[in-house]
Amino acid sequence: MSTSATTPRTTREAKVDARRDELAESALVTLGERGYARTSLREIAQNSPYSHGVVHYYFDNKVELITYCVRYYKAQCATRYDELVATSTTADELLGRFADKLVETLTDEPQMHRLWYDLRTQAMFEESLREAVLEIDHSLELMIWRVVSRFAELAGARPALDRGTAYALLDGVFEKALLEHLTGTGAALESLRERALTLMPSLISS
Amino acid sequence: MSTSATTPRTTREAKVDARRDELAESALVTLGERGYARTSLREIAQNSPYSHGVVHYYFDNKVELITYCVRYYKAQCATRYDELVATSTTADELLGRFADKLVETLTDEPQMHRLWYDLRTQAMFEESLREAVLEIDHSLELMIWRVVSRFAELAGARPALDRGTAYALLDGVFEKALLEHLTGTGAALESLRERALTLMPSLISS
DNA sequence: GAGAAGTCTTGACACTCGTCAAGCGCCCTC
DNA sequence: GAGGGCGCTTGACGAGTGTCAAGACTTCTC
Repeated sequence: MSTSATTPRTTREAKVDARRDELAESALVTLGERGYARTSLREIAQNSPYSHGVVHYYFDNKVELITYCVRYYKAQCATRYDELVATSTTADELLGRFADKLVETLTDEPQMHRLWYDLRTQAMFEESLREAVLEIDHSLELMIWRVVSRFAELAGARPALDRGTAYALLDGVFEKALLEHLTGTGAALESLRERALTLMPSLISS
Repeated sequence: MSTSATTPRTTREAKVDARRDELAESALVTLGERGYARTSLREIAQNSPYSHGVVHYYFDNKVELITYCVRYYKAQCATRYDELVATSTTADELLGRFADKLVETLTDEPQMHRLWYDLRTQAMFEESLREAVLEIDHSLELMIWRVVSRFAELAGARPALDRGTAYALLDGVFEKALLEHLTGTGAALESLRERALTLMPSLISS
């Protein structure tokens, strides 16, 4: 009874969620290429197996789609450094692997990162984006804080700064590296690595 | 001869430049309110004493107008801290006045700052914006560096980081404060002040 | 004061956008 | 195997965009 009633409903809902995720992935590709403002729903659909009308079948409007994308994107990246935090056994190892990972994600996913900075900036203008953006920004801050506090722990020290400041500093360094990387400065990758290596120790004390 | 030939030409050119500046100022107001993507030429004209066609009389296209605005904006802000650098006589005075000035500009001109972050992010997508944006970003880096190196000098120390890193760190702190300020967190101003006060000393050593 | 140059307005163009209604075809169900 | 709902496509709509040509108004020149 309950199975025959709930199972088809849940599978249908699961199918809908799968389509939404599929569209979100197509949307993220397009958004990463063109940016938030220049991306149209038709362009998103063109990068998907479907036509432009399908977007309004799965999402009420554009903002809802973008919001869904932001949250979908968060699931991919807000745990990026967790494995490294969990398995590093010395402060030096954590530091080196963190710096390497920073460079790796800058190399592999520059479009996703510029999209993130784009969305965060648009949230300063468009209130409809704020809730989702602030939510993911907060989760990124927590992610960075897990790295910093574990680094301090392994070094037998304690963080010298609060959580927000630590995030602001590392985010500033990463954003600058991204800008340099995308606008041609060849040394952006190595520069990011070195800056991370010198900055992290100054975030902890005694 | 030469005067009767050059004087009217130069005054005409000066008049044209004045109009371009006038339009740039109207454009900056609109851009600060709506952001780069959502600002149309008609909207810019509506915030000016002229009609929408006049834009194409003084600028070839939209990108040229925006580029002109960016450079015009730079002249206003890239020397923001210079007076303070020139007249402070102790490291503590410089530090305090710098932190106050950061808070002041965040309070008085949040729209100009979010516009700047918007344009810099758009430059990651649109190549036509890059030259002007990178130029002003570089001048901002030099401005920050003047503060940091003078601060080190007054403290009888030397900067502990390179120019680019120092800019990245302070920029990250300021951008976070701007986001918090615009999205409602009430403590953004005091938080920025405190972070600046604690960060600056860690940028210099021995 | 007539003519020319410069300045600005108006109206239109081709285009793109988000949105939505109408309808087609598929698959599941009885 | 007929009926019906679900998934998707197609085509259209009104609004808004950058751009530009044509002309009116102003200002300067001889």
